[in-house]
Amino acid sequence: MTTTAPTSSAVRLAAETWESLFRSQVAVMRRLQAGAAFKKLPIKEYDVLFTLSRCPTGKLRLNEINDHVLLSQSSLSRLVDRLEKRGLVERSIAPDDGRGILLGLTAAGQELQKEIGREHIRDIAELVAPALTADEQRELLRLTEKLQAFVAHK
Amino acid sequence: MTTTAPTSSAVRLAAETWESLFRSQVAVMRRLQAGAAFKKLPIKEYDVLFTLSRCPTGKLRLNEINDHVLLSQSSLSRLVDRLEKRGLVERSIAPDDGRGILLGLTAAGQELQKEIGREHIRDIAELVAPALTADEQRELLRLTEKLQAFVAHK
DNA sequence: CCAAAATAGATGCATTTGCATGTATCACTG
DNA sequence: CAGTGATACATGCAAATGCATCTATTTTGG
Repeated sequence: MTTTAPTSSAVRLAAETWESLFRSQVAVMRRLQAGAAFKKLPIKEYDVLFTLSRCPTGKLRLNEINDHVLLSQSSLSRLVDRLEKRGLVERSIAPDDGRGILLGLTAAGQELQKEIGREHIRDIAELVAPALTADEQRELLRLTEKLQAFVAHK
Repeated sequence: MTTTAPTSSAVRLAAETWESLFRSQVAVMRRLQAGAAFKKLPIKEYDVLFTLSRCPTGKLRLNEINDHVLLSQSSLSRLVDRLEKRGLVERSIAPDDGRGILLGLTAAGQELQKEIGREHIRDIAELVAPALTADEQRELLRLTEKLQAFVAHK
Protein backbone atom coordinates (compact mmCIF):
# COMPACT_ATOMS: atom_id res chain seq x y z
CA MET A 1 0.00 0.00 0.00
CA THR A 2 1.46 3.35 -1.02
CA THR A 3 0.88 6.64 0.77
CA THR A 4 -0.94 8.02 -2.28
CA ALA A 5 -3.60 5.30 -2.46
CA PRO A 6 -7.05 6.57 -1.60
CA THR A 7 -8.26 5.28 1.74
CA SER A 8 -11.52 3.44 1.85
CA SER A 9 -13.11 6.16 3.97
CA ALA A 10 -12.06 8.83 1.48
CA VAL A 11 -13.58 6.78 -1.32
CA ARG A 12 -16.72 6.27 0.72
CA LEU A 13 -17.06 10.00 1.44
CA ALA A 14 -16.71 10.83 -2.25
CA ALA A 15 -19.30 8.20 -3.15
CA GLU A 16 -21.76 9.40 -0.54
CA THR A 17 -21.28 12.98 -1.62
CA TRP A 18 -21.97 12.08 -5.21
CA GLU A 19 -24.98 9.98 -4.26
CA SER A 20 -26.46 12.85 -2.29
CA LEU A 21 -25.83 15.35 -5.07
CA PHE A 22 -27.37 13.01 -7.61
CA ARG A 23 -30.46 12.22 -5.56
CA SER A 24 -31.12 15.85 -4.76
CA GLN A 25 -30.87 16.58 -8.47
CA VAL A 26 -33.41 13.84 -9.17
CA ALA A 27 -35.77 15.17 -6.50
CA VAL A 28 -35.70 18.70 -7.86
CA MET A 29 -35.80 17.65 -11.49
CA ARG A 30 -38.83 15.44 -10.97
CA ARG A 31 -40.67 18.46 -9.65
CA LEU A 32 -39.49 20.89 -12.29
CA GLN A 33 -40.23 18.74 -15.31
CA ALA A 34 -43.68 17.95 -14.01
CA GLY A 35 -44.54 21.63 -13.76
CA ALA A 36 -46.85 23.62 -16.00
CA ALA A 37 -43.82 25.31 -17.56
CA PHE A 38 -43.04 22.20 -19.59
CA LYS A 39 -46.41 21.61 -21.12
CA LYS A 40 -45.34 23.51 -24.24
CA LEU A 41 -41.88 22.05 -24.64
CA PRO A 42 -40.05 19.15 -23.03
CA ILE A 43 -37.35 20.19 -20.59
CA LYS A 44 -34.51 18.77 -22.67
CA GLU A 45 -35.58 20.89 -25.63
CA TYR A 46 -36.00 23.91 -23.38
CA ASP A 47 -32.48 23.35 -22.09
CA VAL A 48 -31.05 23.84 -25.55
CA LEU A 49 -33.02 27.06 -26.01
CA PHE A 50 -31.86 28.23 -22.60
CA THR A 51 -28.22 27.39 -23.32
CA LEU A 52 -28.35 29.35 -26.57
CA SER A 53 -30.04 32.29 -24.90
CA ARG A 54 -27.25 32.41 -22.35
CA CYS A 55 -24.23 32.25 -24.59
CA PRO A 56 -22.43 35.53 -25.43
CA THR A 57 -22.52 35.11 -29.18
CA GLY A 58 -26.04 33.71 -29.34
CA LYS A 59 -24.76 30.78 -31.38
CA LEU A 60 -23.14 27.51 -30.41
CA ARG A 61 -21.66 24.48 -32.14
CA LEU A 62 -23.62 21.29 -31.73
CA ASN A 63 -20.64 19.58 -30.17
CA GLU A 64 -20.30 22.37 -27.62
CA ILE A 65 -23.90 21.92 -26.55
CA ASN A 66 -23.39 18.18 -26.52
CA ASP A 67 -20.57 18.46 -23.98
CA HIS A 68 -23.08 19.70 -21.43
CA VAL A 69 -26.11 17.49 -21.87
CA LEU A 70 -26.89 13.88 -21.15
CA LEU A 71 -27.80 12.94 -24.68
CA SER A 72 -25.82 11.10 -27.29
CA GLN A 73 -24.56 13.11 -30.25
CA SER A 74 -27.18 11.57 -32.53
CA SER A 75 -30.04 12.24 -30.10
CA LEU A 76 -29.01 15.85 -29.80
CA SER A 77 -28.98 16.11 -33.60
CA ARG A 78 -32.50 14.77 -33.73
CA LEU A 79 -33.65 17.01 -30.88
CA VAL A 80 -32.33 19.98 -32.84
CA ASP A 81 -34.26 18.72 -35.89
CA ARG A 82 -37.43 18.91 -33.84
CA LEU A 83 -36.66 22.45 -32.63
CA GLU A 84 -35.82 23.52 -36.17
CA LYS A 85 -39.05 22.05 -37.46
CA ARG A 86 -40.93 24.16 -34.92
CA GLY A 87 -39.06 27.22 -36.10
CA LEU A 88 -37.36 27.74 -32.75
CA VAL A 89 -33.74 27.39 -33.88
CA GLU A 90 -31.78 27.67 -37.09
CA ARG A 91 -28.71 25.80 -38.24
CA SER A 92 -25.93 27.44 -40.19
CA ILE A 93 -22.56 26.26 -41.41
CA ALA A 94 -19.79 27.15 -39.01
CA PRO A 95 -17.56 29.73 -40.74
CA ASP A 96 -14.27 28.19 -39.66
CA ASP A 97 -15.08 24.48 -39.87
CA GLY A 98 -16.85 22.96 -42.85
CA ARG A 99 -17.98 19.98 -40.79
CA GLY A 100 -19.58 22.09 -38.16
CA ILE A 101 -23.03 23.42 -37.50
CA LEU A 102 -23.74 26.64 -35.65
CA LEU A 103 -27.06 26.74 -33.88
CA GLY A 104 -28.90 29.95 -33.11
CA LEU A 105 -32.25 30.93 -31.68
CA THR A 106 -34.95 32.38 -33.90
CA ALA A 107 -37.11 35.23 -32.59
CA ALA A 108 -39.83 32.66 -31.89
CA GLY A 109 -37.30 30.56 -30.03
CA GLN A 110 -36.21 33.50 -27.90
CA GLU A 111 -39.79 34.37 -27.13
CA LEU A 112 -40.71 30.84 -26.11
CA GLN A 113 -37.57 30.47 -24.02
CA LYS A 114 -38.43 33.67 -22.14
CA GLU A 115 -42.02 32.63 -21.64
CA ILE A 116 -41.17 29.20 -20.28
CA GLY A 117 -38.19 30.55 -18.39
CA ARG A 118 -40.30 32.97 -16.38
CA GLU A 119 -42.38 30.18 -14.94
CA HIS A 120 -39.50 27.72 -14.67
CA ILE A 121 -37.39 30.14 -12.65
CA ARG A 122 -40.26 30.65 -10.24
CA ASP A 123 -40.60 26.89 -9.81
CA ILE A 124 -36.89 26.62 -9.08
CA ALA A 125 -37.01 29.37 -6.49
CA GLU A 126 -40.02 27.75 -4.84
CA LEU A 127 -37.97 24.61 -4.31
CA VAL A 128 -34.52 25.96 -3.53
CA ALA A 129 -35.07 29.20 -1.65
CA PRO A 130 -37.05 27.76 1.28
CA ALA A 131 -34.72 24.75 1.54
CA LEU A 132 -31.43 26.62 1.84
CA THR A 133 -30.38 30.00 3.20
CA ALA A 134 -28.84 32.47 0.76
CA ASP A 135 -25.41 31.72 2.21
CA GLU A 136 -26.01 27.99 1.82
CA GLN A 137 -27.09 28.51 -1.76
CA ARG A 138 -23.94 30.51 -2.47
CA GLU A 139 -21.84 27.78 -0.89
CA LEU A 140 -23.63 25.08 -2.88
CA LEU A 141 -23.08 27.16 -6.01
CA ARG A 142 -19.38 27.51 -5.25
CA LEU A 143 -18.88 23.81 -4.50
CA THR A 144 -20.72 22.56 -7.56
CA GLU A 145 -18.94 25.04 -9.80
CA LYS A 146 -15.64 23.86 -8.37
CA LEU A 147 -16.57 20.24 -9.01
CA GLN A 148 -17.75 20.94 -12.53
CA ALA A 149 -14.64 22.95 -13.39
CA PHE A 150 -12.43 20.10 -12.24
CA VAL A 151 -14.34 17.43 -14.12
CA ALA A 152 -14.55 19.57 -17.27
CA HIS A 153 -10.77 19.95 -17.39
CA LYS A 154 -9.86 16.43 -16.39
CA MET B 1 -45.65 44.21 -3.54
CA THR B 2 -45.78 42.40 -0.21
CA THR B 3 -42.86 41.86 2.12
CA THR B 4 -43.07 38.10 1.58
CA ALA B 5 -42.69 38.20 -2.20
CA PRO B 6 -39.39 36.74 -3.36
CA THR B 7 -37.02 39.42 -4.60
CA SER B 8 -35.63 39.06 -8.07
CA SER B 9 -32.12 38.64 -6.72
CA ALA B 10 -33.27 35.85 -4.40
CA VAL B 11 -34.94 34.14 -7.34
CA ARG B 12 -31.83 34.61 -9.43
CA LEU B 13 -29.59 33.12 -6.74
CA ALA B 14 -31.82 30.07 -6.43
CA ALA B 15 -31.85 29.64 -10.21
CA GLU B 16 -28.08 29.96 -10.49
CA THR B 17 -27.58 27.53 -7.65
CA TRP B 18 -29.82 24.99 -9.32
CA GLU B 19 -28.15 25.52 -12.67
CA SER B 20 -24.74 24.92 -11.16
CA LEU B 21 -25.88 21.82 -9.31
CA PHE B 22 -27.51 20.46 -12.42
CA ARG B 23 -24.53 21.11 -14.69
CA SER B 24 -22.08 19.59 -12.26
CA GLN B 25 -24.31 16.54 -12.12
CA VAL B 26 -24.27 16.33 -15.92
CA ALA B 27 -20.48 16.67 -16.03
CA VAL B 28 -19.92 13.90 -13.51
CA MET B 29 -22.64 11.65 -14.92
CA ARG B 30 -21.27 11.88 -18.45
CA ARG B 31 -17.96 10.59 -17.15
CA LEU B 32 -19.40 7.86 -14.95
CA GLN B 33 -21.75 6.37 -17.50
CA ALA B 34 -19.02 6.29 -20.11
CA GLY B 35 -16.78 4.25 -17.82
CA ALA B 36 -15.89 0.59 -18.14
CA ALA B 37 -18.14 -0.17 -15.16
CA PHE B 38 -21.23 0.20 -17.31
CA LYS B 39 -20.30 -2.06 -20.16
CA LYS B 40 -22.19 -4.91 -18.52
CA LEU B 41 -25.30 -3.03 -17.46
CA PRO B 42 -26.64 0.44 -18.23
CA ILE B 43 -26.38 2.88 -15.35
CA LYS B 44 -30.15 3.24 -14.92
CA GLU B 45 -30.47 -0.51 -14.46
CA TYR B 46 -27.50 -0.54 -12.10
CA ASP B 47 -29.18 2.20 -10.08
CA VAL B 48 -32.13 -0.05 -9.34
CA LEU B 49 -29.81 -2.87 -8.23
CA PHE B 50 -27.87 -0.42 -6.08
CA THR B 51 -31.03 1.01 -4.50
CA LEU B 52 -32.23 -2.50 -3.61
CA SER B 53 -28.84 -3.44 -2.23
CA ARG B 54 -28.95 -0.41 0.05
CA CYS B 55 -32.41 -0.74 1.52
CA PRO B 56 -32.75 -2.29 5.00
CA THR B 57 -35.28 -4.94 4.06
CA GLY B 58 -33.71 -5.83 0.74
CA LYS B 59 -37.04 -5.32 -0.99
CA LEU B 60 -38.83 -2.26 -2.26
CA ARG B 61 -42.14 -1.42 -3.86
CA LEU B 62 -41.94 -0.27 -7.45
CA ASN B 63 -43.58 3.01 -6.57
CA GLU B 64 -40.98 3.65 -3.86
CA ILE B 65 -38.17 3.17 -6.36
CA ASN B 66 -40.05 5.31 -8.83
CA ASP B 67 -40.10 8.25 -6.40
CA HIS B 68 -36.33 8.48 -6.70
CA VAL B 69 -35.57 8.00 -10.37
CA LEU B 70 -36.11 10.07 -13.48
CA LEU B 71 -38.19 7.50 -15.30
CA SER B 72 -41.91 7.31 -15.82
CA GLN B 73 -43.79 4.57 -13.98
CA SER B 74 -44.17 2.55 -17.19
CA SER B 75 -40.52 2.85 -18.12
CA LEU B 76 -39.48 1.64 -14.69
CA SER B 77 -41.84 -1.30 -15.06
CA ARG B 78 -40.18 -2.19 -18.34
CA LEU B 79 -36.70 -1.67 -16.96
CA VAL B 80 -37.58 -4.11 -14.18
CA ASP B 81 -38.81 -6.55 -16.84
CA ARG B 82 -35.36 -6.44 -18.40
CA LEU B 83 -33.64 -7.01 -15.07
CA GLU B 84 -36.00 -9.87 -14.25
CA LYS B 85 -35.34 -11.43 -17.63
CA ARG B 86 -31.65 -11.42 -16.85
CA GLY B 87 -32.33 -13.07 -13.51
CA LEU B 88 -31.05 -10.12 -11.53
CA VAL B 89 -34.27 -9.26 -9.65
CA GLU B 90 -37.47 -11.01 -8.71
CA ARG B 91 -40.96 -9.62 -8.32
CA SER B 92 -43.34 -10.75 -5.63
CA ILE B 93 -46.79 -9.65 -4.56
CA ALA B 94 -46.68 -7.15 -1.72
CA PRO B 95 -48.15 -8.86 1.38
CA ASP B 96 -50.21 -5.86 2.49
CA ASP B 97 -51.36 -4.43 -0.82
CA GLY B 98 -52.80 -6.60 -3.54
CA ARG B 99 -51.99 -4.04 -6.20
CA GLY B 100 -48.38 -3.84 -5.23
CA ILE B 101 -45.16 -5.47 -6.37
CA LEU B 102 -42.18 -6.01 -4.12
CA LEU B 103 -38.86 -6.13 -5.88
CA GLY B 104 -35.83 -7.95 -4.52
CA LEU B 105 -32.34 -8.78 -5.71
CA THR B 106 -31.42 -12.32 -6.67
CA ALA B 107 -28.02 -13.71 -5.71
CA ALA B 108 -26.87 -12.99 -9.26
CA GLY B 109 -28.18 -9.47 -8.95
CA GLN B 110 -26.30 -8.92 -5.71
CA GLU B 111 -23.13 -10.27 -7.22
CA LEU B 112 -23.34 -8.09 -10.30
CA GLN B 113 -24.19 -5.02 -8.26
CA LYS B 114 -21.10 -5.59 -6.12
CA GLU B 115 -18.89 -6.20 -9.11
CA ILE B 116 -19.98 -3.09 -10.95
CA GLY B 117 -20.12 -1.09 -7.73
CA ARG B 118 -16.45 -1.70 -6.97
CA GLU B 119 -15.35 -0.07 -10.18
CA HIS B 120 -18.07 2.58 -10.14
CA ILE B 121 -17.12 3.77 -6.69
CA ARG B 122 -13.50 4.10 -7.78
CA ASP B 123 -14.56 6.21 -10.75
CA ILE B 124 -16.61 8.46 -8.47
CA ALA B 125 -13.72 8.95 -6.09
CA GLU B 126 -11.40 9.76 -9.00
CA LEU B 127 -13.68 12.61 -9.98
CA VAL B 128 -14.85 13.96 -6.63
CA ALA B 129 -11.93 13.50 -4.29
CA PRO B 130 -9.40 15.60 -6.17
CA ALA B 131 -11.97 18.30 -6.92
CA LEU B 132 -13.12 18.96 -3.36
CA THR B 133 -11.51 18.70 0.05
CA ALA B 134 -13.01 16.29 2.56
CA ASP B 135 -14.59 19.20 4.39
CA GLU B 136 -16.01 20.52 1.16
CA GLN B 137 -17.41 17.12 0.34
CA ARG B 138 -19.04 16.90 3.73
CA GLU B 139 -20.53 20.35 3.26
CA LEU B 140 -21.79 19.48 -0.20
CA LEU B 141 -23.28 16.30 1.24
CA ARG B 142 -25.03 18.24 3.97
CA LEU B 143 -26.43 20.88 1.62
CA THR B 144 -27.71 18.43 -0.95
CA GLU B 145 -29.26 16.25 1.73
CA LYS B 146 -30.97 19.32 3.15
CA LEU B 147 -32.30 20.28 -0.26
CA GLN B 148 -33.49 16.77 -1.00
CA ALA B 149 -35.21 16.42 2.36
CA PHE B 150 -37.09 19.66 1.81
CA VAL B 151 -38.19 18.78 -1.70
CA ALA B 152 -39.17 15.26 -0.69
CA HIS B 153 -41.50 16.56 1.99
CA LYS B 154 -42.94 19.46 0.10
C1' DC C 1 -71.73 -0.84 4.46
C1' DC C 2 -71.40 0.63 -0.31
C1' DA C 3 -70.24 3.43 -4.18
C1' DA C 4 -67.01 6.52 -5.97
C1' DA C 5 -62.46 8.08 -6.21
C1' DA C 6 -57.72 7.10 -5.94
C1' DT C 7 -53.79 4.13 -6.49
C1' DA C 8 -50.47 0.37 -8.31
C1' DG C 9 -48.47 -1.62 -11.95
C1' DA C 10 -48.81 -3.71 -16.76
C1' DT C 11 -49.42 -2.82 -21.67
C1' DG C 12 -50.47 -0.54 -26.52
C1' DC C 13 -48.58 2.62 -29.37
C1' DA C 14 -46.07 6.68 -30.70
C1' DT C 15 -41.90 9.17 -29.80
C1' DT C 16 -37.23 9.62 -28.28
C1' DT C 17 -32.81 7.73 -27.62
C1' DG C 18 -28.36 5.20 -28.43
C1' DC C 19 -25.14 2.31 -31.17
C1' DA C 20 -23.16 1.81 -35.42
C1' DT C 21 -22.18 3.65 -39.67
C1' DG C 22 -21.54 6.92 -43.41
C1' DT C 23 -19.83 11.23 -45.70
C1' DA C 24 -17.24 15.28 -45.55
C1' DT C 25 -13.83 18.10 -43.46
C1' DC C 26 -9.93 19.06 -40.63
C1' DA C 27 -5.47 18.15 -38.33
C1' DC C 28 -1.24 15.91 -38.21
C1' DT C 29 2.96 13.77 -39.90
C1' DG C 30 6.61 12.37 -42.95
C1' DC D 1 2.19 18.09 -50.52
C1' DA D 2 -0.24 13.67 -49.80
C1' DG D 3 -1.89 10.16 -47.00
C1' DT D 4 -3.71 8.85 -42.67
C1' DG D 5 -6.16 9.40 -38.61
C1' DA D 6 -9.40 12.14 -36.08
C1' DT D 7 -13.50 14.86 -35.83
C1' DA D 8 -18.38 16.74 -36.80
C1' DC D 9 -22.79 15.74 -37.68
C1' DA D 10 -26.57 13.13 -40.11
C1' DT D 11 -28.97 8.75 -40.60
C1' DG D 12 -30.48 3.54 -40.32
C1' DC D 13 -32.27 0.59 -37.17
C1' DA D 14 -33.15 -1.42 -32.73
C1' DA D 15 -34.09 -0.44 -28.00
C1' DA D 16 -35.78 2.54 -24.39
C1' DT D 17 -39.05 5.88 -22.94
C1' DG D 18 -43.49 8.43 -22.09
C1' DC D 19 -48.53 9.19 -22.53
C1' DA D 20 -52.75 7.07 -22.30
C1' DT D 21 -55.34 3.36 -20.95
C1' DC D 22 -56.61 -0.84 -18.64
C1' DT D 23 -57.59 -4.11 -14.69
C1' DA D 24 -57.50 -4.92 -10.00
C1' DT D 25 -57.13 -3.31 -5.40
C1' DT D 26 -57.39 0.04 -1.76
C1' DT D 27 -59.06 4.22 0.36
C1' DT D 28 -62.42 7.59 1.30
C1' DG D 29 -66.72 9.66 2.55
C1' DG D 30 -71.64 9.57 3.26
